[in-house]
Amino acid sequence: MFGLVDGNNFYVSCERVFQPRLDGCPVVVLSNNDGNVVSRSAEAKQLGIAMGAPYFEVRALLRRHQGHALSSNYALYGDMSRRVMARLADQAPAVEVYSIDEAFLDLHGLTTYCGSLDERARTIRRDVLACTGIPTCVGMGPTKTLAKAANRLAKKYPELQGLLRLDTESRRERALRALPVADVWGIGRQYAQLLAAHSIGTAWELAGVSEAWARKHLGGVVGWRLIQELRGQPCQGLLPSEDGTLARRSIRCSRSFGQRLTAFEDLWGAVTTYLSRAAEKLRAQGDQAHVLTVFLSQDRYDPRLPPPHTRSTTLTLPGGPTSHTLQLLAYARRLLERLYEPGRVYVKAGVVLDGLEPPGRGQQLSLFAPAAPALVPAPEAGRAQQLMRTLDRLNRQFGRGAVRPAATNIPGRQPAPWQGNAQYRSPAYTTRLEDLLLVR
DNA sequence: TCTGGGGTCCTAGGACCC
DNA sequence: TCTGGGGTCCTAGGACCC
Repeated sequence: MFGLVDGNNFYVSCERVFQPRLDGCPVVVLSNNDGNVVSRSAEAKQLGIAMGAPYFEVRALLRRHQGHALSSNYALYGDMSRRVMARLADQAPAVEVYSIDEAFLDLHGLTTYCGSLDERARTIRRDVLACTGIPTCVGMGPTKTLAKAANRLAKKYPELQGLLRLDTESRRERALRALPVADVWGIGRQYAQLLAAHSIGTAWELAGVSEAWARKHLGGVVGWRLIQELRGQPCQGLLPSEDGTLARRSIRCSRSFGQRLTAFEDLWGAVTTYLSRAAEKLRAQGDQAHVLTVFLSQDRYDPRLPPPHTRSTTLTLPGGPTSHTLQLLAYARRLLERLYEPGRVYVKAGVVLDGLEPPGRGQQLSLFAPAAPALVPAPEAGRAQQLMRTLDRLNRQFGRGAVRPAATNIPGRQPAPWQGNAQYRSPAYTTRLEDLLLVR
């Protein structure tokens, strides 16, 4: 049996822990650059504010109802998430951290020692709320997909008191009949539209399609698995997370700019900033990357620009895997030169690190080793590695970006031209001493 | 005027191999 | 006029998730 625990309106709930004045009124949290709504309080949902709505479209409505909009504060949400996950790790034999606000639990055998599963789930909710201030819902089922479905319904119907267990045939049928197909885990906009055209409106009807049909229309083996899981046949196990963190298979850092950019050196400053951050994350998880991608995006809302709006270019690093910022930057510069076209107007850039593996494992030595491009001397060895360790330590101690590549600093341009907006940012209450909440 | 960021998995086409 | 079959790897892009 799987459990799925999910924080209610997670970002808004995090903000409310430290700002009780936000209780009871419509509150939204905005994406980077204060662009879109990414978290809504129940009151904001009631006003009809949609997930992902552009802020400029809902600003007036929110103001009319004495609502609040906040910039996203990932330092706060990340730390609150860590606290929630630590509570869950105490309550179940195995936990898979699935996202910043969600975790799958292994509930196998818990009934024997701890009363009924429902009692157990109630205890978990009470404990998380008491220790972190975050309200949650719990869904339970024999597959991950059914646990997700149960969680969705527990959120939707208050009379369930934040809790639903789908462990019998009749409960499964009742639940799936009540669940719109668009709310099924794995069904997005495109598939929901296609299913509607075939008169499939509920999860129950979706569970009834043939395996061949699912394979044909819902992404091959992915669709087949989805149907199996809805019927109660598990196709995915629990992937336990070590120490509450997730080892990533890829690391990405990208941002929309605060203004449109056309100059190469401005774009290079942005790419340098993002790649420095990505490499820092890479080293923090103890890996090296073998594949590097750089991408540039133009305005996808401009009707004069035909798609694709994003162009990317990828390189398998000829010198082998590395986690060295300066070496990665040397490659990234080449990729950006390949991508950049003078005269184009760019709104966003980003980098992706793939092919992650721990250092020293199965590395292929170049046949032409001495002639390999020596972009940075002795990449992972000795002094270079020490340099990165020292860089990371200084930035931990003195704040992100205290020591950084010179390309991220464009003389006479403060703030940097790619810097986004975050007008309504709350303090980092739990991770910056200066931001500690004062109670008088 | 203003439209996010960071992940996963899968597929398709081309280059190249035997 | 006719022009193999079966692989892998690389790159780019598209679906989905929160």
